[in-house]
Amino acid sequence: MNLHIRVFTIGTLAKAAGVSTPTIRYYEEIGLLPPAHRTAGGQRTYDDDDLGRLTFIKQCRDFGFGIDQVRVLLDLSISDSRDCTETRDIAQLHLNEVREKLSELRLLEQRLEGFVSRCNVACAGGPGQDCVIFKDMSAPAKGGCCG
Amino acid sequence: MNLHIRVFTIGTLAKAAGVSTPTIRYYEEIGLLPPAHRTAGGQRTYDDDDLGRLTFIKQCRDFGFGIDQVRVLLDLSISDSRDCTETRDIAQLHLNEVREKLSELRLLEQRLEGFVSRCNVACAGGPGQDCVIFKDMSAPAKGGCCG
DNA sequence: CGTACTCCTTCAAGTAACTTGAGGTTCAAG
DNA sequence: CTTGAACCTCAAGTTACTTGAAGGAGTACG
Repeated sequence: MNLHIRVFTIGTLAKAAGVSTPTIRYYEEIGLLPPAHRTAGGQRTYDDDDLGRLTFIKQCRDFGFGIDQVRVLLDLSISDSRDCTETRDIAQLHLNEVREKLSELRLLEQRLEGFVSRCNVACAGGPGQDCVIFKDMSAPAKGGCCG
Repeated sequence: MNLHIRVFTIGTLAKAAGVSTPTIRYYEEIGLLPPAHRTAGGQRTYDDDDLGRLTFIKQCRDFGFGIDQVRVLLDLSISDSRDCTETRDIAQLHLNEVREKLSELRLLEQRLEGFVSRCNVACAGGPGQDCVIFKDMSAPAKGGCCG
């Protein structure tokens, strides 16, 4: 089998994981990644383990988990003593947040849609200050939306 | 008729418009609100015009418009020489962004939903490192999602 | 061995839209 | 005149990075 060890510079690691090089340095700085090994000249080097960890972080971020949640997920993903319900609970919590955001955005979409089409029908091309959008915007949403 | 002039302190204005007092000072600092009149002692005072302008800003922000968009909308809302299609275009642009965000979030919701229910079925209570969520998370989304 | 070129280094500041905190002043009531 | 709430300014914190300046390291070519 092919057990050759890959060594990455920060740039190649960045490409492999799909993040930017400053982001990698930033993750090191805040402790998401361990301090990198260095060449004699002081440049960072990485191996496949680092790539694995970084890829995991990237996935979590893409799923919308915050940095602090990623920290916990990283711990959980290498722990054999902690319970997997913790992981599920974090995912559930995040799912709830996503759903709240979704319903806010759905309401927003409807209202903006209404603004645009009413403007097209009622006042497009007219004087700026008379636009129906300004009147529409003064009417508060039923059910509340937005932060 | 009742033409009594209302005068607000920053705190009462904040309550009336539904924003915080530091936010009002911040809006003044960045030029969204004109420099407030002051008492002899240096405290800010406001009138109904200020309340109107601040309320308008607040509405725009609630609709998710960015500060720079609010600047333009403020201009448009008091302009008689500019065309109302500008307003509609800003709303349309924002609507497009909302829709993009919506489709990202819908995909995210589905995937997170899947994570949680699969964990409940397959591994809830098991060792942290074996959670199916970690395996699921490694599978990239079809169609792409997230930033 | 020089030199050209890319990639790397650190450190500081910028981004959005505010919030929080420290330390001190003004106002209204009693 | 004193108390206490509300106000003032200025600086720093928040999130998750990005951008920029000034200079060093690594590699390929002649």
